[in-house]
Amino acid sequence: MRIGELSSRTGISVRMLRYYEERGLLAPQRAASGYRCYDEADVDRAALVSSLIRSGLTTKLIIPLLPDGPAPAEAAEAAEAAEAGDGGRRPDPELTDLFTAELARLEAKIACMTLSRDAVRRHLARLAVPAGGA
Amino acid sequence: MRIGELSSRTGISVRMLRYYEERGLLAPQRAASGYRCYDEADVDRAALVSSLIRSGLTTKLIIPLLPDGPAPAEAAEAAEAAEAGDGGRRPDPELTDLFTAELARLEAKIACMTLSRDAVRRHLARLAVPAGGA
DNA sequence: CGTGTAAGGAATTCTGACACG
DNA sequence: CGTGTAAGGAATTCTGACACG
Repeated sequence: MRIGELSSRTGISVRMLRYYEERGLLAPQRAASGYRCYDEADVDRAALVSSLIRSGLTTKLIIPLLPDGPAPAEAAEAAEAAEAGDGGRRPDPELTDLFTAELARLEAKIACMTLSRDAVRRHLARLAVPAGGA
Repeated sequence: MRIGELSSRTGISVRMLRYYEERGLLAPQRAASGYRCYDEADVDRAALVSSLIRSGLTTKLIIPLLPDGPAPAEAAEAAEAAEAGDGGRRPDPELTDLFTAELARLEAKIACMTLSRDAVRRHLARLAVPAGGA
């Protein structure tokens, strides 16, 4: 499918879909016309990326998070860079720290919002059944 | 306690504590000197307000959410306004809608961040135990 | 950094019409 | 009838840039 369809199916703006590609998060085929061609797997992948971005993750952190690894173009670059140093997959302690910090940030935020959600829920329940209160 | 102590105990800036008061979310006593005097209950109340604000709720929405109702000063104003109309507690359908929308927003955001948190957790686990992967 | 927008051009698709065998 | 084609407009997409918080 082309970018417009992916956009309406995912609710992600065309602008952002292009941005994801620029950052190596998505790598659609190209038609002879130059138009991007996305497949079904890209629908899920784009939705996941969007969710991660809305959660506050940066694209740099998202790349290694994606299930099938970085998008082809980026994978090639990464492989090149890796060959320059060693050939294997070393965890990169700096990145690990970033993920650890991110996890803590997400957990704190979720806790905060869960508390708020419960407060709003309780209030709505109170409004609906004004039995016990003053 | 005075504002500095409350601030360090809650991690909320002095600026924000004064703001909460300005918006009717907190109503500390005043010493003869004019200094604000908070009691123990204000520690929890301030923390709750802070959590709600960090979750994106507006102060207008937070006021009716607080367990003991609006802070004294605001309560007086509200009572006045209520007397002008009727004497009872009517739910105010508009506000109810706002809360319903807020609940939906919070639930969506929590779902989004929970998904992201899980992705980060999985990734960290993968980094720690690179047994099964490629 | 993530996102919107205005700009100008290129490729695509649409419809209704005409032509052909 | 099924099919190709030229015509004109509308919708879509492309890239690179600027703006914003």
